[in-house]
Amino acid sequence: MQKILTGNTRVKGENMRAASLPLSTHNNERIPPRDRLLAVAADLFYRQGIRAVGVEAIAEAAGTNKMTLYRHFPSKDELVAECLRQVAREGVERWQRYEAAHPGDPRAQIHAWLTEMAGIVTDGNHRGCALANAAIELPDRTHPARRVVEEYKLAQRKHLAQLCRDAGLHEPELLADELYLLLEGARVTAQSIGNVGLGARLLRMAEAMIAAHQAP
Amino acid sequence: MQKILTGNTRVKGENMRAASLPLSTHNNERIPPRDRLLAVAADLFYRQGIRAVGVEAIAEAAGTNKMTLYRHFPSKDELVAECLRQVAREGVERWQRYEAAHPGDPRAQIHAWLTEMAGIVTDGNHRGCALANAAIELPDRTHPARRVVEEYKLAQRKHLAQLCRDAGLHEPELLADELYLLLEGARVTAQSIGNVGLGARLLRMAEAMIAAHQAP
DNA sequence: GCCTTGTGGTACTGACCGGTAACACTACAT
DNA sequence: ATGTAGTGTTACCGGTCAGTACCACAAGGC
Repeated sequence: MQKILTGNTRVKGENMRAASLPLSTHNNERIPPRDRLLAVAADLFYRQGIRAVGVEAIAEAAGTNKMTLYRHFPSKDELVAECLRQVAREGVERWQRYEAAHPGDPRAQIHAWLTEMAGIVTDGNHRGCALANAAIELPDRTHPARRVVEEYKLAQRKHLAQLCRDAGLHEPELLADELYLLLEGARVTAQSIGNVGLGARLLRMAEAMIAAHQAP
Repeated sequence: MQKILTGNTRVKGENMRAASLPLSTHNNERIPPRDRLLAVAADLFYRQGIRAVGVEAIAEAAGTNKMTLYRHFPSKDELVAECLRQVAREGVERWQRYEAAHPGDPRAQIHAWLTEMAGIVTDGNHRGCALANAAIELPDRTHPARRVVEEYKLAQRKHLAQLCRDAGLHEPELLADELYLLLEGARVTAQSIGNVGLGARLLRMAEAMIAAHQAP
C-alpha cells in the first residue's frame, strides 16, 4: 500500500509546520491543547483522509502527545465526530453571516452562499465537503461521525429550502434540491476533473435555475 | 478505531458468502482466480472502503489466498486501479447499450441514462460512484487509481456534452455539466440524507433542465 | 510549605497491515 | 513418464495502528 509522507521527520521538540501550514500551531503558548488537537485533526483528516491519519501524527502536529489527546477524547472515532461537529458549526455560522449581511433578503443570502461556495470549489486545495467525505470514508452507519453528517446535511437542505420559500420562488423544495445537489456534485467532481472555470459555470447554472423558478 | 466485522469466521475451505452476496463466489469451479479476485475486491472496496479492506480479506472472500493475489497483481494499489478500470469499462458499456437501444436518438439516450441512474441512486445499497469515492479516499494524486478516475470522468462528461450537442440543445456543454453535477451530487447526498423520493425528484429536475435548454 | 490538576515523555501491548519465501500439490501437454 | 505452469498453504518480515501504564514536571490555589 502506498504510503503518504507524514512529515514527522521534524526535530524532537521543534515544530516544522510553522511555515507550511495555514494552521498556526507554532504559537502554542495560549491555545489549550484540546483546541489545538481539534484544529490540527480536522485539517489532517480533511487533507489526507480520516483512515490515513494516525492519532500519533495528530498529537505530534498539534505540538503535544498521544496521552494528552486521549485525556480529552475517549477514542479516535469520537475525535473524528468532534471535528465534524466543528465543521458543521462553521457551516451554520456561514449562514448566520449571510443573514446578518442581508437581513430580510433571502435572495441575497442565497446569492452570497452561491458566490462563496463557487469560490471555495474553485480553490485548488479544495477536497470536497469534509462531512460528505467522512460519510464516504466511514461506511459503518453506526459510527458516531455519521450522525453528525446526516443531521448537518438535513439542516442545510432545510434551511436552503426555507430561504427559497421566503424568496417567493416557485417549488422551493425542488429548487433547493437542485441548487444543493448541483453544488455537492461540483465539490466532488472538482477533485476528479479539476476546477478550471468551474466557479463561473456554477454561478451561471445556479442563476439559470433560480430564474427558471421565478416565472410562474 | 472502530473495526468493521470482516466476516472471515468462515470454516476453512468453505465459502459462507454464497447466500449473502450477489457475487456468486460459491461456484468457483470455472471462473479463473484473477476474475474472482477482481470481482470480490471491487465489491468489498465499494461497500467497505478501499483502505478498510485488507488483501487477506479479499483473497479469502474470493476463495483463494494472498499469494495467488500477488501473482496476478503487483500490489494492492494496482489491484485497486484495475478494479476501477473495470468499473469504468462497465460505465462505457452502459452508454453503448443506450446507443444500441436508441440509435441516432441522443435525447432518448440521455433519458435512458437519467432513468437508469435515478434507479441506481434510489437503491438502498447505493454508496455513490465508486470512482468518485476512490478519489476521495486516495488523496495522493500520483496513485495509479487516480488516473483511471480522472480519465473516466472526463470521458463521461465529454460524451454527455456530445449527446446534448447532437440533440440540438442550446449551450450543450453547460447543460451537460448541469446534468452531470446534479447526478453526482445526488449520488453523494443519497448517502448522508437518504434517498426517499430522490429518484423521481431527480428525473423531474433533469427534465426541467433539459426543457430550459430547448427553447432558444 | 503542600496538594491537586493538567501536561509531557517514554515505553509498551496486541492486533493488523502489505508483501515475501519456501514448499507441496494438481492438471495438462508433450 | 516428464516437465511446466498455476495454485494452495503456512510461516514469516518489518512496519503501523489504536490505546494504555507509569512516571516526571510545572503551575496554581490554599
